[in-house]
Amino acid sequence: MKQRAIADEDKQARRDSLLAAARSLYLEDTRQLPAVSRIAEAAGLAKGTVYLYFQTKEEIFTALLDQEFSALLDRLTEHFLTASGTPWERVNLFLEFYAKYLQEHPEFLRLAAMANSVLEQNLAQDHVYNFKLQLAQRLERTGNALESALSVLETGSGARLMVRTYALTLGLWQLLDYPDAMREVMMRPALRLLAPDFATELTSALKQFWRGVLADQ
Amino acid sequence: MKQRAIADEDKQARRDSLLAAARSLYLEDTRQLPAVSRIAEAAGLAKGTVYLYFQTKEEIFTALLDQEFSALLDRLTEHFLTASGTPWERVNLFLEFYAKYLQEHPEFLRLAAMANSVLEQNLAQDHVYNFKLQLAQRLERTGNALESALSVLETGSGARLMVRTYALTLGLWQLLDYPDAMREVMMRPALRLLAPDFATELTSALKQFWRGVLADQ
Amino acid sequence: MKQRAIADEDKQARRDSLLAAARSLYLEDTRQLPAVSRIAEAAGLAKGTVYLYFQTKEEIFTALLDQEFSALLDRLTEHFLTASGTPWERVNLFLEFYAKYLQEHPEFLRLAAMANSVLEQNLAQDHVYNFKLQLAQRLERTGNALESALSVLETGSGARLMVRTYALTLGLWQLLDYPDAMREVMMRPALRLLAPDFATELTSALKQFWRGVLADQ
Amino acid sequence: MKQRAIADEDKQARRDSLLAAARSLYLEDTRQLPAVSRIAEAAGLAKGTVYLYFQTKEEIFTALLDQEFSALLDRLTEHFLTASGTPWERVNLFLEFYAKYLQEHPEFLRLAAMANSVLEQNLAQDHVYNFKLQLAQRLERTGNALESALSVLETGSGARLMVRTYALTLGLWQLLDYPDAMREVMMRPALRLLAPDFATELTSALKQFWRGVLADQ
DNA sequence: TATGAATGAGGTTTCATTCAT
DNA sequence: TATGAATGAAACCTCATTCAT
Repeated sequence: MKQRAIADEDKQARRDSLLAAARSLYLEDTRQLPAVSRIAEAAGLAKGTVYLYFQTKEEIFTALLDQEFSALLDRLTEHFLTASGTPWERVNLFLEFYAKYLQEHPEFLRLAAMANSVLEQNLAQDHVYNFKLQLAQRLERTGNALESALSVLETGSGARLMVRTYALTLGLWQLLDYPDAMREVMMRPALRLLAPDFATELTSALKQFWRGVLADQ
Repeated sequence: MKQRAIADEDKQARRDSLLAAARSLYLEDTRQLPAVSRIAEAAGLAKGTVYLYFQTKEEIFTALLDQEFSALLDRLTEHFLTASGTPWERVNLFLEFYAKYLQEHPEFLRLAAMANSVLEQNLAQDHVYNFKLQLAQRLERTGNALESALSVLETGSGARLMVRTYALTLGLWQLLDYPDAMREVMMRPALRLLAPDFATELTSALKQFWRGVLADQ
Repeated sequence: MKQRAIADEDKQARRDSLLAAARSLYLEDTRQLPAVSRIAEAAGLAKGTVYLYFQTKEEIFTALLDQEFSALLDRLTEHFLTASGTPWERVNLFLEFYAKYLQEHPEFLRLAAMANSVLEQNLAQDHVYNFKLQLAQRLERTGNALESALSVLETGSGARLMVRTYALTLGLWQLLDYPDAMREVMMRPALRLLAPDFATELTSALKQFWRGVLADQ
Repeated sequence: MKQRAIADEDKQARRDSLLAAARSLYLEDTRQLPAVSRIAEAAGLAKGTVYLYFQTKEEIFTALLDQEFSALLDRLTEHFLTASGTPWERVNLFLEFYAKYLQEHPEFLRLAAMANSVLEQNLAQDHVYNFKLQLAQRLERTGNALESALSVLETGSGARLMVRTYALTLGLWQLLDYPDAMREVMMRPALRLLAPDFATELTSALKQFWRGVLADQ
């Protein structure tokens, strides 16, 4: 039996180790959430113990997604704060940075794609609320940085642009993603439309969108 | 309905009645796919019979989604073919029509949001392929109609614009959707960003995107 | 649709073609009875049609086993009627002939091993009775031939000796038989006892038994 | 019985209680294996729990048969170790003891008759191997005791004699067994050959066989 | 707090048998 | 007679969650 985590910091550490185990297992196969028993095992704990730290399995992955969102939006905020050049140059730099980040963190969009359909499904309202609140606040913050970076934006519109940018990203991902095993079959000409390189297509689509944004102002 | 579906048309009718039962049950609670046994029961058939028509539960809902896509894209194609006015007027009419359609078919986006994360998971590669192929072909067709409607588009770009339009729609929906039970809590100011009226926000975002598209040409 | 079998001889022919199909499929994998649908398919008929000729699946294979018994016992009877030499020589010749026959008809004992545990289980009493009756009559006949061949036997004991000989055969088969896939593992020394060559062990065991029989007289 | 079987001995007890439930249900109707759900119910457990202790239904009954074999062969070993008299007297005592035991445990041979045809069919090779290994080892042990009891046997021949004795038993049982419902019909003279009292016929046949064995030495 | 046995729902699968056509 | 769609029972299986220890 594992040593009991009694102090708050011990509990937090145990929670973190469960999240780390979950992330690690999820990365092995991002097509499905790993079983709780495997997460427990990977963390060196018993299955029941997981439920002392998370109320449901989905809560684990929502917490994970929350971490990922936090990391991404922090990076973007930071990026915006150091941007320079004309608005369009800044947009281009941002989109490059963004696409590169997503490419380096393939787990993010896969997990995010489950947020609405899988994760929020078996989650207490409370947790859905908290998750959305965190996300909204982070988007606001990043939106503000975006506004500073692109002085042409109307006050208050930055966060909404972040929402739309992310929405387009998420939707494109879901349309264009396919399992590795289908790589070959996706090469057929008839599927050209749904099989372009994600990063390329994303950048192209977002540029088109941002052209509209800047035209708005 | 015949007791035994022997003619091909009877079989198709039976298949459709299973899809109708599945749709009806799904609408009762769009947060999860209904059990196969309930679908069978709702269609007045034995569980085993369902598996004569569909290999897995996911196949049922993929077929349903396929129907929904078909209906939507047929309507859009039709709409494009009768459009008139300046390009921007035509875009506005299209977006209004589109947003209205989605509002009247709330099951569509909920189901579509599962396509990547839930439905394709337990589906033979074959079926995923066929589903994607159908979708691609329909998008091509609608894209062509779009090109005719908006003479300013480059040849071949219509389908890609459809993909991006749909992607933005799907992503926005996932970010803005929440269970009915959370309506009250979503009204809090801190969540304003993630709780606007979907149709309004969708129209606004798509207009912004299409502004970019037209600016491109 | 197949031509209807109306004349009795047509019906018998159809029944025989089903038996032939069943035998052929059974030989492909003697570890389990083939599905009725496969038998029907192999005979070029529909599944339901099989049930016009046999009441249950087991009835098919009982009929098959009946054929096999008939063939075996006819051969043995014939063999006994032409035997010569001392009683012990005749026994040895018989056992050699018998073991060789079984080796050349591996389906027989596999099917026979199912008679009690599988076939009779789902069979109308009527059919079990008829099957047993046929078997008993054939054993009597062969037993009589055996008595003629071995003049030393008491009148009436031939059939019982046939029963016992067959019982020892059947039991040995079940103890020593194993799936092909286990061949390698059965070679381990610890399993030597249950993995000798069946024909060799059968001959040895039956000689021992028949030594007792002749000692009795 | 504890509510949760945590200690190894509790687990063994639970496993045994499942086996007891299986045996009890099997005795109600030895023509077929009871459903797993009924076994679970009879043991006061959920169906899923059964699968914590056994991987398949067949494994349950193989384990049961293993127990039965163990009990029988232990009793025989014990019997041999206390035998006295001339070899032939010892054989007679053994056969009486053996026939009586089988008569008192009617489930044994019914279950044993399924070993080859039903039980091993849906069993992992591993389990078949283990079952055979156990059986072989027990037969060796009993065979050794038999050699001690009958000093006239060649060293190493005891286990093989046990195999043959058991084979004759199993085969005879399958030929002579019939469902209770057929008792009346089996009385008809034409079936005399296949309807003698099993215990009597077994003893007679085995005596004949053992006469041959002793003649061999 | 920690454990892991127990639960139980439900998806998947197979197939002998029935029965409307 | 012939068909094959429909049935329904059960095995098989997985796994999130609960709860006695």
